[in-house]
Amino acid sequence: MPITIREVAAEAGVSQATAARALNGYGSTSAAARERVARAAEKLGYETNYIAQALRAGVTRTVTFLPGNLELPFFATIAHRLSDALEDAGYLLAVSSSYEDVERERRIIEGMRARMSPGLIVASAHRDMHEHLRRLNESGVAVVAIDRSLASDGIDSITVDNYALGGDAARYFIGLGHRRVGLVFDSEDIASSPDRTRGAVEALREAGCEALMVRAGTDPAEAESCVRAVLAEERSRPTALIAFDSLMTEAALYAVREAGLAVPRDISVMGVDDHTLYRLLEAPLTVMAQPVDRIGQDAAALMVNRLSGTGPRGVVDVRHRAELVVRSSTAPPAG
Amino acid sequence: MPITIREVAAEAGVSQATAARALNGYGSTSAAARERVARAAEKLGYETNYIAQALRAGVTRTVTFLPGNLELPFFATIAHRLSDALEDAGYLLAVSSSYEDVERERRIIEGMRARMSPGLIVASAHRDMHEHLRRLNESGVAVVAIDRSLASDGIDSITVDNYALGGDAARYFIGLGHRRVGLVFDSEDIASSPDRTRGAVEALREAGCEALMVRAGTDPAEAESCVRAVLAEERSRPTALIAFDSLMTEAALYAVREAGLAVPRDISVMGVDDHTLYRLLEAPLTVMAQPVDRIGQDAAALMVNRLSGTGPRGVVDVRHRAELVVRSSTAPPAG
DNA sequence: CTGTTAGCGCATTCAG
DNA sequence: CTGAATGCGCTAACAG
Repeated sequence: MPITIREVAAEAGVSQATAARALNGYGSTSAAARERVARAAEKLGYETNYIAQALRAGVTRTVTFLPGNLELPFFATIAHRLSDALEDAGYLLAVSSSYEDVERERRIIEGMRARMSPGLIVASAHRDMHEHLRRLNESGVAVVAIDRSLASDGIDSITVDNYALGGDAARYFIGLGHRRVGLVFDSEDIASSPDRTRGAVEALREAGCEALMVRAGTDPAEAESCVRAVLAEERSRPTALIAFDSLMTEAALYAVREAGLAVPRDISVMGVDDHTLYRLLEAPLTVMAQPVDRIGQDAAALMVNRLSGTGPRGVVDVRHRAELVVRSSTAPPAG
Repeated sequence: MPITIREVAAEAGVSQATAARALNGYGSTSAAARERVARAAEKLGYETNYIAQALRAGVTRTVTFLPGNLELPFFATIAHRLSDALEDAGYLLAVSSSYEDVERERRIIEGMRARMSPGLIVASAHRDMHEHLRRLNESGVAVVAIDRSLASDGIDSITVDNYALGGDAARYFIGLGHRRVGLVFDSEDIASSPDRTRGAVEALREAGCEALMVRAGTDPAEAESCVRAVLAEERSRPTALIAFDSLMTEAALYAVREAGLAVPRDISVMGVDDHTLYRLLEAPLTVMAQPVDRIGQDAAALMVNRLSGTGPRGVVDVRHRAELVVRSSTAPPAG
């Protein structure tokens, strides 16, 4: 049984209220009282009961993180950064994956209210179903979006400029001389995909190049076969592939290998999101690297600011730029 | 402002106690009352306040997960499985990394008490400093160890037989004809390392082979240079390397490449823990694969059992077997 | 079957 | 400067 503030008060020979004041440093207490309370607390090993505090305050010190899938390196890294930074500020991180399912997302958010979590950091699951997030935000819960900006819904966002990312990736291939580029993405419904592909498509179109849309879904095996299908016919085969997240990257790489194609001789491949293993691949992978650590830290800092009321006035909408990291998986087209 | 049970009671025209009974299905209530309460709750959008419930009950429905480092794929995957399975049972997962630092581990555990978390799933940071875990467990918090068994401390454990893992790995190389094998591990102080290396060392010794201990630390760059040092002199160079976790695996791979060695021609490399990208490496990597999903699921299931009091009597100590997955990074030695 | 009542541990208001 | 008293939302013991 944990020690309560009452026991501390008794031990110190003061009232419970005085003990509380002394312990939390508000109101006014005599130095002597503070001293005795501190000593008593120390002696008994008193610890604040956050639950009782939360019930009284109406909020806990737990921030919720709702990624698409915690297993993806991008989200795992973000979670890691968040957990760290939030802990330093006295918050705990609770994590739950949405699996890109809006219903699940809604349920989890409902749960937040019951758990009195005052803040949510979310990679919104769906392209445009975020009424629930907007409402949550307006109801006073601090919401910070990552991966995809929800600034237009009045929600603070720390993201990468996904449109620019797509454009930069495409332009790199255009500069290399590619005329037909395959764009591998999971689904138009998911968060960042539409912006990325749109950026690429427009850049390609502008340069008079062809964009092959490869909607590959979120299942790895299925994704691989989708890409394989595009690679099947030699005549219409793209000379370059852009995979818009780490799952798609692996799918593309596997499909290319299965098709017996050499990278970058037969086909160039670019991924999004870097990984320490990419440099060790048969063809070290060229990627558009998102500043993952940065995003995590920024999101955490912003959240802490919002929760402590020290944040900026308006809606924050930081858009970092993804960085092109050229390695050996990309080259001018063969023909 | 959320709806309270009192408002529901008022709306339904019953007392608050009756509303509670109807809502939670305990005690006895008339069908009519239940019906009206349910309707009222529905109408007002009532949701249980878990915090109030927790204060009353003395525990929350939040399980704490304390991995060495959430960023590592092994732990990220476990976290993912845990989060999933626990949610289904009505629990939330709170995550915090120990960074293999016992002090940090202790602090986080202290925090649990204040947060009334009734369960801890932990990859214990230190080889033998786990008095705090034992005490926590004895004080009534359900503790489940992963990665390294703490069964001898009376703590339920779901792990892999790390001793066997090391032995199996070594024996595979012995069978291939290797006589000098480098064992790359982070630190003797950390959780699973000693068991794994011990298993390998004993197997090697038994076969009259030489074990080169490479204590590489937890910093990637430093780890790489430690391995490089061992590779420097050709005469004493091992013909095979076993890297005992994913960080060590990358360090070994990088070091080998930097040293200008070809895998497996000049040196064989085996990793521990599988990864989807390993099949795409220049030399697809042979590994000892831990059943990660299985560990996560088992740990979650056991935790739920313990928390609901339906668990087995004694201390659970499940030791899964790691599986050897042979790919192309291992071969008989050249000479 | 149901209402009344008393806390869970804490922060805070109101007297003193 | 300090103590007594109140209530956050909920559960459970106790009457009725």
